[in-house]
Amino acid sequence: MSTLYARFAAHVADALDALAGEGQLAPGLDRGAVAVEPPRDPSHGDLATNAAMVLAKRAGTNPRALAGLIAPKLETLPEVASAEIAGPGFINIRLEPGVWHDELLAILEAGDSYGRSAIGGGQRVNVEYVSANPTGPMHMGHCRGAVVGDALASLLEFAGFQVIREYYVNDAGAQVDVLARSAHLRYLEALGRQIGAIPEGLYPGDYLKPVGAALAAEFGERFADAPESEWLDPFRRRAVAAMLDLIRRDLAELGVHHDLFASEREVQESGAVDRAIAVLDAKGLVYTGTLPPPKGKSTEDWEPTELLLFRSTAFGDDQDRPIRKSDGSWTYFAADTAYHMQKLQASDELINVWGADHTGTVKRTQAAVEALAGRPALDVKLVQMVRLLRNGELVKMSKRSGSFVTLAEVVEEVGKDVVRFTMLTRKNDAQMDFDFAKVVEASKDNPVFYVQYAHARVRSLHRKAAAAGIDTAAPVDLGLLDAEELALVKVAAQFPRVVEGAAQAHEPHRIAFYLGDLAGAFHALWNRGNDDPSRRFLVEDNQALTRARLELAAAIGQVIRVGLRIMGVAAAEEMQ
RNA sequence: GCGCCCGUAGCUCAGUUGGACAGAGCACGAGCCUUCUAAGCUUGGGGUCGCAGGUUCGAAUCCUGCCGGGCGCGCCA
Repeated sequence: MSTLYARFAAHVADALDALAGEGQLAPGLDRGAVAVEPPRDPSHGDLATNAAMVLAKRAGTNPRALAGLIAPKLETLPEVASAEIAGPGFINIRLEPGVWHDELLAILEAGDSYGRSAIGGGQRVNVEYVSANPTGPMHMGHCRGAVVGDALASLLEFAGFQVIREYYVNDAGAQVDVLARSAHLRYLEALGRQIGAIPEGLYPGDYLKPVGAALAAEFGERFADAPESEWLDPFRRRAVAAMLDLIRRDLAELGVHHDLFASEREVQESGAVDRAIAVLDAKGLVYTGTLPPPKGKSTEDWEPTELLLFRSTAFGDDQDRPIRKSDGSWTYFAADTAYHMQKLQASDELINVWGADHTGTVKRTQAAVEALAGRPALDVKLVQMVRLLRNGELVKMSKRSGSFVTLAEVVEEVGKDVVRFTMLTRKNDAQMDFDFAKVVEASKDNPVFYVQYAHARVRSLHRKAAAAGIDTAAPVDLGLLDAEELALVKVAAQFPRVVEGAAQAHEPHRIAFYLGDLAGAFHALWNRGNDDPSRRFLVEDNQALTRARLELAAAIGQVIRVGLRIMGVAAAEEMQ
């Protein structure tokens, strides 16, 4: 299915070919910059092309003169009502109403596939998101990345990419050892021993109690007084597995599901790190050297050390990065490099959705990927902090005391759909406030409500129509729709374009903003019926008009559903 | 000191990846409605797009330099 814009891009190309054939235009001009877009100002028509302005210089003429040649060609098309030259050389195209009637029908016919695109070309994209340390339940700090990553993955699928949704499990670092020790304490507790207060540095949360109980049931007294070296490994494995179950459950509540959970430990134990470093080494990007002392920090306890380094500066990083610690083990970065090489085996492009606290590691990781893949193949989306507010007051969270707000609590309080939509009402790199009161507010300034309300109105309309015995199988005369109603179709027809733009920019929030615009346009039309009953969607004494308007409403509802589906939000059948 | 991100209306933010006079919501001004097409409607004012240069037919958008804010900056993950 080609979009309206793609069709007209082809029409413009045909017109240029024709001119070249007639000798009026130099052949072989680079048309890369030629665009067909909806003008911002609706008074400029339905479509505009910059072809004349972009090509005039190379064609050895001026924009308006060239436009004067192109416009008549476009005007001969049956879909075109007029093609006018405007401003510096734009060609403004007005389309026949029939184009919009057809588009409306196309929406209804395509249904849940409306806006689906093939721009991905089946390219394989790996989207890695969440990847929270498996040391406890999900808290709100993880939420935004989870939603942005998941919506981005859905968006890319819808745009024709093959997507792998992946979670990197950091099960190899010091933190999971702390987890194992915390679990051991709970294990002792489950055996009936006095453990007192949880010592500083261990995880205090109650969620480890069931883990301790399970360990007690499995091992009895066997590891109660054993040295750590005997139980650390088995306890860690079981605790991590239990935490992953917890996390998976939390994510499921949010409607997030990953295809793959990749283990850092397995990456390390499989020898993948050696292989990755060998690849870099073969390219002359690995050497032993000493890093300069850290800038902007006290250098008192700084001692120069010879380390194995990756030449990430060759790819724009600020300094080269250590890949082997002085104790001989791999750094996190080395393992991460191996992990990205692993992802590259199954994917053409990589996207990581990270918290903003990882800002400093973006360049080195991109450098490693570029070195391995031979081209820049990693995009990193950094999601900024979300401040939790309750009626305008900041909700304080302290990791140390374990008093963080969990994802599950928030989902339970306001619902998954509200959480997901709200997380997409801001660009990923902009800071965001999440106010428990505001996100559930039933008012125009709450985009979640506003979009859902529009969809609910469409549904209630069709329920009423059915109750009134409107024959929805009867033929429809869309010619009965007036200019304002067609204007709404035009907004709906933007959707495929929005999908493609959002997919290419890796920006799922654009879907949310678009749906807000579409809902706004629909509500405005709806409100006309408040003071003029003849302009309502259901006009009792005019079945034909009602039929046409019902089709219009159905199309709007359809687009909203598709958009919401990409965001992972269920469309409301009714409010309350 | 260096790097990254950001700076758009009084506030919170969009801005289709360079397009035609810069947009929305809130707040403010003026009308209207008291309603299940309910959880308001219509309409108006308001911006040197941080500043200064540059590239371009054309810049909020790209480049350079400043100003201001945030984050990061040895072998932690």
